[in-house]
Amino acid sequence: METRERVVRAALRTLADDGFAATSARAIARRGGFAPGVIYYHFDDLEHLLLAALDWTSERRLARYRDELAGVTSAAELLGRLRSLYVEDLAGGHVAAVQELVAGAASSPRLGPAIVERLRPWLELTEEVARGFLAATPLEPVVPAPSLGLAVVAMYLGLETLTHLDRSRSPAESLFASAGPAAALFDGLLGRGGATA
Amino acid sequence: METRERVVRAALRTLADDGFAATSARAIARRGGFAPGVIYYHFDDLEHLLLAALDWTSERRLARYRDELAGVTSAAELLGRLRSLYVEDLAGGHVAAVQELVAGAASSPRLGPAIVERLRPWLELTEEVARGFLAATPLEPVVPAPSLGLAVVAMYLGLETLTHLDRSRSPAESLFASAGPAAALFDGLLGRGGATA
Amino acid sequence: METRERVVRAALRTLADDGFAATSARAIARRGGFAPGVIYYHFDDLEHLLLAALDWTSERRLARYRDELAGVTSAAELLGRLRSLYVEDLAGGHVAAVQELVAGAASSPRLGPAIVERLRPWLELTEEVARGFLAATPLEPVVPAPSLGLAVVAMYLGLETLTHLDRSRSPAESLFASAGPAAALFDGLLGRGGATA
Amino acid sequence: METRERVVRAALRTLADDGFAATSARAIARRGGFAPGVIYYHFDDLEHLLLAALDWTSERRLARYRDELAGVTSAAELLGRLRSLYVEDLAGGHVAAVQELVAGAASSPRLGPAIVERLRPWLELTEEVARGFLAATPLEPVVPAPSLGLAVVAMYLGLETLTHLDRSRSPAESLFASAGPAAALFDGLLGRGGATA
DNA sequence: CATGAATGAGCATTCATTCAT
DNA sequence: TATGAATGAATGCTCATTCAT
Repeated sequence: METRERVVRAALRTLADDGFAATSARAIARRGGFAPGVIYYHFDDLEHLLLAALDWTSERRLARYRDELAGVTSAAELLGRLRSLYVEDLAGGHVAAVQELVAGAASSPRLGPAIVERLRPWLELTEEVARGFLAATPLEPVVPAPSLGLAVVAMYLGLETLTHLDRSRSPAESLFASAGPAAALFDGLLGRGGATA
Repeated sequence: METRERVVRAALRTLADDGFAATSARAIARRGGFAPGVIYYHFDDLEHLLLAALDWTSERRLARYRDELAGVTSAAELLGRLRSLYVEDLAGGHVAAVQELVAGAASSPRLGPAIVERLRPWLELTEEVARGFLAATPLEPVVPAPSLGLAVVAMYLGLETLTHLDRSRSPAESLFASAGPAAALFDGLLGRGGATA
Repeated sequence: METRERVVRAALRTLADDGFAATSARAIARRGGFAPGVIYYHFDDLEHLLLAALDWTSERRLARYRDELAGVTSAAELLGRLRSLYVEDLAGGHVAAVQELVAGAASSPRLGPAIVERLRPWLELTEEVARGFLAATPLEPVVPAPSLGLAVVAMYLGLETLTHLDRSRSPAESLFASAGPAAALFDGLLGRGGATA
Repeated sequence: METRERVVRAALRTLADDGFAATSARAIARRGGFAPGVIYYHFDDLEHLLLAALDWTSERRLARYRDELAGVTSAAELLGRLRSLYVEDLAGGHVAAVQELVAGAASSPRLGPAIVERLRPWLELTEEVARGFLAATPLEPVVPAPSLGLAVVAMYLGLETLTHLDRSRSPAESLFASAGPAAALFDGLLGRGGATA
């Protein structure tokens, strides 16, 4: 029962495992163990299913990110928490699915704007965290939080694109690793202590 | 004459205008005004054509970037030059084609690694510029140039992805606009003057 | 209904009427009055369809041959029965389809061995009949039944090849006609009577 | 120079090595190291080239067979000579090319009859040898030489078809091997001695 | 004589989607 | 609700052949 959710999860798994190009109605149905027609009973379209799938995983991850990032003040701690959230993302296949969808949708005139809209809450979260970080800082008047948020989200997307282009590398990991000293410097200059999670 | 180049240009134009998913052999041929078979006379494969197209535009743009960025010392000047290079990119459709290709190739096991390889010179250029900028700076020991280069390239790719998702916005423009003051601050702190281009 | 069988029969008819080279998915679909996609709904591949078609007709004909040839003792009777079986084959188009398939598959590395395997029961039947005929005969120690079986099957295939090369002639008919006296001589020498069917 | 012959030999080599289905104009040109257009300069058609190739190899082999088989009287000797001719055929790739052509042509309405015509000299040779063998034999009135010739040629073609279906086996070899005792018996009954070649 | 670029029709196959059951 | 058979258009690609050079 709750077939609709089974369909959504099958779509996500197909995106993550086989890639956007291979996420056909039949492929999703095969993976989920249901008939292709089921998709069209619950969704108007393959596109609508994909957007529903994006909503489904995005909401869950967003809530988790909000929880984990609330009240973080030091850069070092922020870095640590982001790192473990990223590990969760990888393990759950969430990033993979989202990246495939975002990349694949760049070609689709209808899908694109709908996805951008669904990215907005992430931009807002990032902006909010950025604002908290810049507050009471000499950088505050000079770095607008919305721009910093946008830059960070863009970097994250780009990093995922690079990861998927060549699955043997993991550029994100190396970035996390080398960002440690910079975060410590930042905290030191501003007198913000903070234990890494 | 020089049909091979006509094919390459038709492929780039199709990528830029119609997106990766719509860049079929027939679509390229239609746009270029030649028979689909021509593609297979000059290239083994559609993949080989796409890679050749990427090479073609990438080499030209890379040379232009190297020229323009050589000897730039101040952040403000760098920002200005990048901004006008980006305007050129947009006008020529180069970014559009490259972004579609990079995003679309994420699903293709053969195309992905080949594209990553072609991205390497860009990473090297970015890293080199980053190294020049960090030199003789308190950030030098704390921010590894390769990581900064990677972060910048990833951000650029991600920004393009967002741009292509919703063609009506132009997030990159707003980033350029708001980065001005930060660049001026950077230059001021380090005593680097530099006229904006 | 029973679309799968409709597809198989359309494939056999196309093989028999148009030849192996013209037996494309589209040609089969056209002849059967269904969309080409139907083939791929019921079969993985064109090759799988062709093998299924070979199985289908081969099983039916083999059963018929076994029935008709059981208990035949005299050469004259054997000859008569083979002759009427052959007339059935011709009328049903079975030989035509099989011959086209066998000849055409000689070029296909995957199809070839699969077809050889499906020829094996025919070799066994022929060998068995040959063994029955040689038994209690001066030829028995000197003519190995497997070799005789192979020679007969090969001759049959070759005769069909010749037939299909030039559809206006029918070499098999003339062979049947002229084999009568030899069969009678064989029976006479061995004291085997037998009414021709 | 003598380009025409180079084309013919390239066609034969392509037939023998790659099979009928893969013997395209481009494949022949590639193998022969000339431009595809050359074929159409020297021949009207691909079909005409293939027939010319068949003529070329067939004439040479036929002359060789006539030479070798002239004056042979004993079955044992005939068997021995055929066997070594067959080894030559295999080594030169002649059988392979001919078999591919014969099998492939079964599908072509124009090629078929033309090939049958080119098979006629072989039928005549076989018939002639058969006649010599039956002469002054109790079988003479009962086995018509043309039919025997046809049966032998058909068997040879069929054997080659089987060989090409599954290249790992060699049914012809085993037939030659087991035919020895029968030939000896035949010679013994008729008082024909004959040293095996 | 020979080239090699170009054509357009044809190939096997996969797709999103519909619909009678 | 769900099924699974069927459709028809689109895909990448190969072919025999032509023809200007």
